[in-house]
Amino acid sequence: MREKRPLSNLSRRERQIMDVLYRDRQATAGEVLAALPDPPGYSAVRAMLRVLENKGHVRHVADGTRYVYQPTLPRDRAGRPALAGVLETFFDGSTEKAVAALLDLSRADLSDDDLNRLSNLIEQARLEGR
Amino acid sequence: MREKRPLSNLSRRERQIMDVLYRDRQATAGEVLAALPDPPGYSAVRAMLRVLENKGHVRHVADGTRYVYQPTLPRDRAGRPALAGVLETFFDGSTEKAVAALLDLSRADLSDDDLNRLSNLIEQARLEGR
DNA sequence: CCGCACATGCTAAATTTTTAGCACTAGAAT
DNA sequence: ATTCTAGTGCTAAAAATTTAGCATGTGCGG
Repeated sequence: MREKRPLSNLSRRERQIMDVLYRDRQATAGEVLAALPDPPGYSAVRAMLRVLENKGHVRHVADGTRYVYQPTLPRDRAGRPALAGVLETFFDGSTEKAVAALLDLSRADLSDDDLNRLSNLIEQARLEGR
Repeated sequence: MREKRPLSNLSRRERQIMDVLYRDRQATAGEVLAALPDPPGYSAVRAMLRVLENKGHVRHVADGTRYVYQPTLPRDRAGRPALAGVLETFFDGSTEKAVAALLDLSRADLSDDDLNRLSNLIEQARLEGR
């Protein structure tokens, strides 16, 4: 049962931190700390970031005197597999079930325009598919 | 940063095992083992299952002499939050972006009928939304 | 110039996760 | 009845994670 996707090999904290970095695109140690559930100490976060950097999941750029961290694997290339995983695990790989759940999640927030755009996406797929 | 979703508090192996259980609905220790990436020993899996059971994430029913494990939190109630998490983390909470990615993932496998069903889902949402 | 305030680097310890091994039980087959 | 197979329970050790603490460096205001 091979698992190339490296994200699934992360420990709990590592994953939480990566989630923050993907959500916010980038963050300093302090920002990560602030976004973390049951936040540990500040040094702990920095240590984790260093670990993640060694493993190659994260890189930092200096911003003045401090470090801003960001994921090495770009967001799009990480998001797809993540979505695919959920699809597999919870929705039998069925796009329809997943879309239904998505619509249900955000039904309240969807304007008519939003729905139109969604329809267009499907039309698009129809065209490209033939 | 509260995190009620208990799934995100799992360790690496625990998460992998829960994924298997959700994907296959239920499984014995041996089946879990077979489905696991870099499989550990058999006892290890049984031990993890016991841990998960103590934490309340899993329950077992006896099938003859052996145990069949299944998640306590039913699939639907686990799938939604998982999807919501990916949505938040990788797609800015944008349903549209997520649907686009989904379509892209499975474009090849989608028949015209499938696409029609998807359109219907959106129509449905339109109706219920007003 | 001195001392905060706020960063980082590093190391070692605490805790949690993960694993293997041994002891035991039930059922089937010879 | 005995042995073999296929399960389980439990415990303790190994490995990995997660954390805190101390040393250090830089910029800035007084």
